Amino acid sequence: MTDEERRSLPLFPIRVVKQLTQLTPRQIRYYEEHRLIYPERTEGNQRLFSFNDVDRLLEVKRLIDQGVNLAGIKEIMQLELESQAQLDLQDEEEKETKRELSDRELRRHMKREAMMAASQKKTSMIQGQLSHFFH
DNA sequence: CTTCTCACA
DNA sequence: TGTGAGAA
Repeated sequence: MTDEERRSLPLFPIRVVKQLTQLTPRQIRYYEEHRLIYPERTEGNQRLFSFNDVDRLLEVKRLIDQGVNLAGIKEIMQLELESQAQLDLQDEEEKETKRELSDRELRRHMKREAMMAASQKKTSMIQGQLSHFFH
């Protein structure tokens, strides 16, 4: 299981999130209504929040305290999503670069092996020529 | 306990 | 932006 999957698991009822964030249940539902969080539901239609949801709520709370309105918070979170996507892309490029480096190292290794083999042949050829002289 | 909706500031 | 009340 990846970290992202772990952070997205629906785990907490609203009463726990309330304690974790110091937000009123009313506010928490209000933020969901305005699509700042996306909690899952139980079979009884009760909200289940993930670590991600709690983190987002804490971020929302922080931004509200700083006087940012909900529209502004959405924009900020959207920007964070995009910059995170950019970081993921850079990660992939880095991995690809490493794969290319590995390939070069492999070729260098193969070249060394080829040269070793060639020098072995030279040696045995010289030995053959020398053995000819010693006849 | 939680859900939703309507009203209200 | 958020609350209170009331019903389920």
